Amino acid sequence: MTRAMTEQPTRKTLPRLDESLLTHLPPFSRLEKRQIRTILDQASSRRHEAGGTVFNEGDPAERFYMLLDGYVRVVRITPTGEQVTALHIPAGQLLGIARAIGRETYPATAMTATESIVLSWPTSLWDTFVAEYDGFATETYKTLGHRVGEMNTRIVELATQQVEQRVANAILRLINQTGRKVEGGIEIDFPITRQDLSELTATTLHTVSRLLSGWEKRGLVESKRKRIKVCDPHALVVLSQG
Amino acid sequence: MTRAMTEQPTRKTLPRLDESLLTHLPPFSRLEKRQIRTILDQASSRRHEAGGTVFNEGDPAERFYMLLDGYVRVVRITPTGEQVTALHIPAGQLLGIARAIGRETYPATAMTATESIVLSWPTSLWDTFVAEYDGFATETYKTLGHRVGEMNTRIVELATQQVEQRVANAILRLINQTGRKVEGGIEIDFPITRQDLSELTATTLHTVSRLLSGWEKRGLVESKRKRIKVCDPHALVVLSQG
DNA sequence: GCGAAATATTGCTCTGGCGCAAACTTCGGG
DNA sequence: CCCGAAGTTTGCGCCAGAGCAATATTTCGC
Repeated sequence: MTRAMTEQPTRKTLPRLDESLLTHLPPFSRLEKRQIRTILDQASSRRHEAGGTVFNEGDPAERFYMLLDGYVRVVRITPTGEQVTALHIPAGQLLGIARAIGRETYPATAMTATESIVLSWPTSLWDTFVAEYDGFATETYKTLGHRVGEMNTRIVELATQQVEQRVANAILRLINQTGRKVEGGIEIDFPITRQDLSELTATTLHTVSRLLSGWEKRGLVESKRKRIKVCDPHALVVLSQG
Repeated sequence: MTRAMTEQPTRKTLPRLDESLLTHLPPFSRLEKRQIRTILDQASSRRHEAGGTVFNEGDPAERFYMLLDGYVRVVRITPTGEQVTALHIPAGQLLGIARAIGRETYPATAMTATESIVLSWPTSLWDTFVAEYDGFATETYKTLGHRVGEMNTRIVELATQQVEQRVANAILRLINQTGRKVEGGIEIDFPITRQDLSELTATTLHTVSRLLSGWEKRGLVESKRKRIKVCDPHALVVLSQG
């Protein structure tokens, strides 16, 4: 597979996608190789820069997506321009599945938090997938259920917890979803700014900064620009219950 | 079918349910009379007092429900005992459809806001309904989609709006869903306390009371115990945008 | 290596709305 | 009709955290 070095990544079907990309992912795990081949042949693949947009709130839901690599933030933008992050989606999950819940448009905007690779299919194929592929519907509805649960938790947190607890919780959740063990702790393995964190917890970047500074003095975390490492997860859990 | 007059309302199949109860409700609207008969014969019906519990958060999802009459509040209870209302469900909608999103337990508690009548079926019938009845799946996923949308809105509101705007929004939403035209305005047609409203908007009953008092002085609303009438909806909309 | 842009830190002030407390009103039951 | 419970109103003090502002640090393009 030798290729030229100048690889301006293309939008559509790259070299040729390997079946192994999908075989271990829940929505497809019960399928045969042959079926996965068919699915892949219908897919488009695309690379996004960090901070890129996969789809926009309100757009007609023409495609649905599978995040192969990277992280995606699902955000809503208020009339006054503030952003609120509703959800974080790690690699291996479907997104933009408006069709599954009977919507014609995307209910939120999906932005990449890191460089990411997504597959996508036209929404018209959705019904085929559901009908033809065993376990596809069940599994996608499970992730949907999971996301509903997360949103619920989010609502309860916003309604009842203090800022410090919310931020602690948010960091713990990110660590659980996407934590990477490193020297002296666990790190969130994608770049995240104070601003991002504040949009996730409904506060200001100033307050997040103050909290992190405080925690760092107490040895709970270490953080550089866009990087957060948790040194004492347990203490953070204690804080988050407060 | 003569019966004694002392009718401690029964839990199970009452006299005999009429097909017309379901024919005009979305999940069943595409079905034939014969099919609806079958569905009704499998249903249990039950009346709940205002403030009763239909099902509890965490319980195994053994049944799913159709609210025939009344209003239901879907609430979550925090470890510290505070209640947060996640959703209001008006008559004519399904609830407790954990199964649809691959859950084994109910994610929240459903309490009746008024005296209510619910039908219910064992969860084991869910798959049958989905498979046999045309439009059932589609329609239920639509309501699911709608609820996801509402939850999203709720998150954004909690994250960005002031208490006054949130309360105004909540009242407007209740008016839209369940408003009843009355002399001099529109009234929320079920009893709702300041406390309820505060759980819906993540504030305290005191603050809600103060706001309502203020609005009443300005002629926007009138409210007695457990009753709220909106006299000037437009002004409330203006407020809610803030 | 330099300048500009992005990101982060920190001090100070000000306020929305919570917590607490007390009184008042409405309702329903006996 | 009276009493107690449930619901509501209102005053007052306080503080978490937002807003504002100025400065420091890191990164990156040229």
